[in-house]
Amino acid sequence: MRIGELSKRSGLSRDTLRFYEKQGLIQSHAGAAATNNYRDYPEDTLIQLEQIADAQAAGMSIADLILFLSQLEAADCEDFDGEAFLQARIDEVADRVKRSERFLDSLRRAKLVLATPPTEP
Amino acid sequence: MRIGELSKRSGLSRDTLRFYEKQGLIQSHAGAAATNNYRDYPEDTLIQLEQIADAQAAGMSIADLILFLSQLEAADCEDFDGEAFLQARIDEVADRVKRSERFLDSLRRAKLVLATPPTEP
DNA sequence: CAAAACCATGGAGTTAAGTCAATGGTTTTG
DNA sequence: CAAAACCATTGACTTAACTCCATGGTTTTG
Repeated sequence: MRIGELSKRSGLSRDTLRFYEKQGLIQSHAGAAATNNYRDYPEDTLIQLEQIADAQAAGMSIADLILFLSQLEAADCEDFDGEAFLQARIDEVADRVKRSERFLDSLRRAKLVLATPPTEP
Repeated sequence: MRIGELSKRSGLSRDTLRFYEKQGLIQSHAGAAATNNYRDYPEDTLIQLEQIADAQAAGMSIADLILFLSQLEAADCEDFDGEAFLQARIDEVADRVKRSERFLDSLRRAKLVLATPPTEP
């Protein structure tokens, strides 16, 4: 599909999609028409974009995401301890989840307080 | 306590602490000595900083945090629907937690794949 | 077929959350 | 008491992740 459709279906702007592609997070190939230089994005780019959104929500930077992706396909890299890298991210994200849940609790408590009518003395 | 101690005990840089104070996230008062203009931070600033860290981990911006804090103490604001605001943040954070956990799973799967020796054909 | 809608590229601009450096004053310490 | 360590203030700088703009070409549509 072309970038406009991808943008509409993913909810991300064209600029963001181009930015992601420049960073290497998604890929496209030249379209069928020889008259233009429009790019074509495969259907499953949408799934990848969802995964990227998950990773971002988990606090990963794009740079880390790229490292992570490279781990997924090339498990035979000499000069890089993939397991250690992954374990570090796992610890980070687990901590973030714990903190987020703590914060979620305080949000819920705050809402309760707000919803409770003030006590008459 | 003075800023140096707060920095050491919180793990945040002085600059970050001053930045937070300028934003209104933490407060200090003038110290006892009349000879200088050193500021004094109450003991429970450390707790507040932990809560701030939780909120940041949950993806809240400092601007939102300030709004949230204002909700906690002033529940009688006319021109602002605090409950709606809180509910929106709750939804946001809950979604982020869900995404983070999904991502955490894929990290763990990736690590498993990496740890598993390649199959002999 | 012309206007509207779409596409690519390049580069500048924006925002949030810090971080750094310079200056000058104050305390602590060996 | 002098050097080292600490403090405040100001303003410039950095980084990540977009976002906007200008230009110029291509498709779609009424």
